[in-house]
Amino acid sequence: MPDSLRQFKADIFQALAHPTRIAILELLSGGELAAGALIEKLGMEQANVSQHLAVLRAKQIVVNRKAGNQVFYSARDPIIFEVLALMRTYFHKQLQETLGMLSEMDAPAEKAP
Amino acid sequence: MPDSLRQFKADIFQALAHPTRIAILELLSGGELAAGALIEKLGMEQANVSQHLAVLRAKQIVVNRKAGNQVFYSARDPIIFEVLALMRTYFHKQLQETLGMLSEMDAPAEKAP
DNA sequence: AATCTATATTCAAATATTCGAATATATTAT
DNA sequence: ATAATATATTCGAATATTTGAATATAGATT
Repeated sequence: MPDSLRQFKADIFQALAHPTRIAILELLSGGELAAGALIEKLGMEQANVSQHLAVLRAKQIVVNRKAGNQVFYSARDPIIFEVLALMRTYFHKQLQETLGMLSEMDAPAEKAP
Repeated sequence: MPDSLRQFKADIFQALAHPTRIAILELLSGGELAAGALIEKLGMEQANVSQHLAVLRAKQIVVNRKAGNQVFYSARDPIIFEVLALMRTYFHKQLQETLGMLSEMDAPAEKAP
């Protein structure tokens, strides 16, 4: 695989690597939202949200549409939501494994029945 | 969604957000490999690769197995390869769109003259 | 035109990441 | 015990990211 593709992937992952930006994308999974709506739902500083939106825009993960006073954001490609959904599965599997390990620590050894 | 889950996802994405670490995972998609094999195939500094492996280990994306002199690495959960595969799809779609836009720029205007 | 509203950008400080160089550790071989 | 091999860690410099504060812009309203 060409290194440019790896760099591209790394850039996308980097853009996703912040809880606020993940929250933004989750909010957008229901459809487009105005920047103001995002700010309100996130309960964060306007400037801060705007900066995170800029990161997502720079990587073309979201696109925006101006309507008068407002700017509406939406995911450029819904496939990004699939990536997030896969991550949720990943998290749950890992959580289960961890819980399993914990319960094994309680129980007496019972390997190979 | 709880913020802890978002932080977890962000952490995983952060760990994936480097071309070298993506290359490592791609190499591991064929099965486990010794650190030395990774270093050789990547053609990078030993210390550098080791540091990237430490990042992947810290996030439990890879696990390792010591065998005598060597340390063998493998992906903890192959679902991570699905994430990478989805990213490949994402890339291709975006590339196609970009190419489409470029060819439209060549062609004579055909939208609202 | 003055002002209000919604959003974006700039700046600087704090923090985190990346890298190469040097060093440390653990296992095997002599 | 010494040396060789495989891998990991530490350190410091360079670079990038994140944040809040302040400021800028663009469209709407008066």
